[in-house]
Amino acid sequence: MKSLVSRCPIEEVMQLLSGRWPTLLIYYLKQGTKRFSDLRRDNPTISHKMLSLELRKLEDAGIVERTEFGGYPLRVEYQLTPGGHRLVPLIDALGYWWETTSDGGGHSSSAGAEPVVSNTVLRD
Amino acid sequence: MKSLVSRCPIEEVMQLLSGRWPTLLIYYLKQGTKRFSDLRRDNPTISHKMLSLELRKLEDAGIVERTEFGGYPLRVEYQLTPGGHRLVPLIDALGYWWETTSDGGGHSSSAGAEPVVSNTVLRD
DNA sequence: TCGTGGTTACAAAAAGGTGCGTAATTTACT
DNA sequence: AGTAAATTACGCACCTTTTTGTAACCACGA
Repeated sequence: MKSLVSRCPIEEVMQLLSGRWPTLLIYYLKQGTKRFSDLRRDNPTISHKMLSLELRKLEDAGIVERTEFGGYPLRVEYQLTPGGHRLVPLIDALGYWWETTSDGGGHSSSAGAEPVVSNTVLRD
Repeated sequence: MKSLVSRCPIEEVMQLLSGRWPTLLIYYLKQGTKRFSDLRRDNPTISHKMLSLELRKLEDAGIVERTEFGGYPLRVEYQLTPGGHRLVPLIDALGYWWETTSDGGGHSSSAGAEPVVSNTVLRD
């Protein structure tokens, strides 16, 4: 076990949602029920392993529900839980925030307060 | 430029907010202007390297404004930009979502989603 | 043999920590 | 007086830890 104490909930959520995949998977999952291979098609750059890893993480967190149908070839379906659905608008809001705040290209906005030095040295 | 064009804004935000520190720093910064050493005190486990790295990332993203005062010992102050302030309630909402959906912290009220294992051991 | 969902072992890459150096000025000690 | 140390916010180099990718394997029925 790595860490045991839950400091603030924000840390917890971010630990869950951090990385490229969690929000992306939620994004695709909000479209409805998806199978493993569907999600791979939706997002071709995720590796097999990552997908099953992330899916399990979301499942453990109660965001995604996994339904396994018997038989072969094995069939498994994933869908958002009610809790997962409640999360969607929050994630969307973040996306909207991004669009409206730092839009497109550079944002310089020299605020011009009292301090002496210039604000930012630009980098790559 | 390092990354390709912006796919969906959600990916962008998450790339920015992913990790332990960004949201934490925003959390502390919403209390007002902070200096480098203040933030280190607020969060003793962050290394000075990480702090300056994350701070610069947030600055580049337009969330944090860095104000450098001349003189020695050098003094630098950090504060949220208006955009950064707009981000705060969204992050709070995520925290609230976590509290109300999954009880990780040791609250009561089993949500009744799955057979509970032992409540002491939780896997990452 | 293929196709599905998943796991494991190993390798690569990314993230993160430690410690040293730097600046200009004040304070501390000799 | 003169030297040494501390201060603040970093950058850089080096090293460890964590995460992610690759590839192969398993199950089994068509």
